[in-house]
This record gives sequence, structure tokens and C-alpha cells, in this order.
Amino acid sequence: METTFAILAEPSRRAMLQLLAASERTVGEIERQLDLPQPSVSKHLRVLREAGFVESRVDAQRRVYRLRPEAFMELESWLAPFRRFWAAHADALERHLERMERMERMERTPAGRRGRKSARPKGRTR
Amino acid sequence: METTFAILAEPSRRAMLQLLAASERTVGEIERQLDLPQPSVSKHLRVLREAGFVESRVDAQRRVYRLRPEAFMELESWLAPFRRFWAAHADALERHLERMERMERMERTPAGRRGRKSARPKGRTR
DNA sequence: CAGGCATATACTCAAGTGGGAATATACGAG
DNA sequence: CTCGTATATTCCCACTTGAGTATATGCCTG
Repeated sequence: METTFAILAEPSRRAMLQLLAASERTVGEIERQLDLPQPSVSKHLRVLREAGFVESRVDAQRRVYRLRPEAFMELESWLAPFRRFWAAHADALERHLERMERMERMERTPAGRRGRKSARPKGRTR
Repeated sequence: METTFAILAEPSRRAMLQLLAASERTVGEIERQLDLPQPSVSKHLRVLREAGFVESRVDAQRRVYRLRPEAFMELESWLAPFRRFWAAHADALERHLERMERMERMERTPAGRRGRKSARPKGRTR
């Protein structure tokens, strides 16, 4: 596992993050609240920790885990370009620019293509 | 594969979405621009399509793929609760509320625990 | 110092999944 | 009808990863 998204692909891990979003928690608390085997919790926490989503503080024999907002920034910034999308969805200007971009791309398109245009009903098809 | 996050865990799929964020594209265009084998492109597009991230329109033998903003909403809404976090990070009130929440939780905590109290400035992680 | 709790790690195993190659299907052109 | 192009699908394999079980480590209490 590596990327931010791969890490969040795990349902248990997402659940843990949501728990921690409310407040910091010890491993045992997470274990009970999510009803997961303790080794699982530790393992997932390790992944989250190494990815920078959480950090842990030692309190005697317990480890108190807490959220680290920074890691979420990556998600946020990845999502940003798409946000422009559902905002200006029915925007005519958008459509126009998009069309321009597409035509421009077709200009420098590879070899023997081009000429797919219109005029569908020519001879008999099927 | 199932969940939104699992789908975005794939680098190629994210790349494809970013391409489509700029404008709609045919399979062949994606294939060339990302330099991926055609079967891979089709397979990933299928996953994205079935998950509602994209939709396809038929243009003769080509399929033109286009983004579908709705699917991103889920991401957006999952991320929302955490946004409150990096916004009010150094906020004292937050800290206070958090502490209260934690103490309250300790009240109704299971059996033989309790009695971890004072300042124990121990180690950190990371 | 012994015993117990809280957490982490090691190991094995089965399942999901991406990649590659080959092939199938759909359509348009001559 | 036949060929070439565009895309989808199938099959197989290697690899990653989460679950489960057992065990190790650290720290507190009596």
C-alpha cells in the first residue's frame, strides 16, 4: 500500500479516521467501538501512521491516537480540479471552451483518422 | 472492487479521470495520452463507468467518454467532516470541547480501567 | 519480582485484482 | 462481402493485502 487513496480504500481505516475525527482515542477504545480484533486495529493504525494520517502519543501502556489534518490536504487538492466541474455544469462558457479544446486536440491527432463527420444515412446499413 | 475509494486507488484510473476533467475523450485518445495498452484502458473505463464516474456516448466505432460529476459527491461528503479539522486546528475552543467529549466517554468506559490521570510528558511518535 | 494489561509484530493463508496476450464484436469503407 | 479500425471481453498468472492466530514487548500494580 502506498498512495493516499489506497490507504482510504480500507473500510476499517476510514471508520477509524471518522472516530478520530470526533476525538483522540486509545487503541483499546477503537478496538471496542469498531469491534475489530486488536491486531487488526494495530496494523491499520500503523498504516495510517506511516501515511501521516494519524500520530500517537504514549500514555503509560496505552497509545493515544490523534488525527493529523495535513494528510487530508492531498485528497482535498486532488479533488479540487473536479470541483470546478459540478459547479459550472450547465455553464455555456464551459461547454464552449471544452469544445475548443477538443478541436485543437484533433488537429494534432495521429495518422489516418479524420473524416468522421456526419451524413449517417448513406446507403443501406444492415 | 466496490467502494469509491477503492476505485480511485488505481493510479491509471485517477489519471484517466484527470484527463476527462479537461474534456471528453475517446478510448483511443486516452490510450495514447496515457500510453496504456488498450485492453487496460477499456477495463478501467468499465470500472469507472459502473461506479458512475464516467459515461460513454457512441460516435460511430468510437466511444466518447465523459465525466459524471455526481460520483465525486461521495468523496466530497466523506471529506467534509474532516475539513472542520484543519480549519480550526489551533482553536482553543476546539481543544476544550474535545477534552470534554473525551472525559464523558471515559465515564461509561468498561471494567477495570480508570486511574490514568496526571501529566505524563512521555515520548512522541514521529 | 510476578502477574496482568495494552499494544505491536510475525507468520500463514486465501481472495481480490491489475497486467498481458489473444480474441471477439461492432462499424465503416471500398 | 471483405478488410481495417475501434473497443470490449476472456483467460491466466503473479502479487498484494487483510484476516486470524500466536507471540513478543513494554509498563503498571501489588
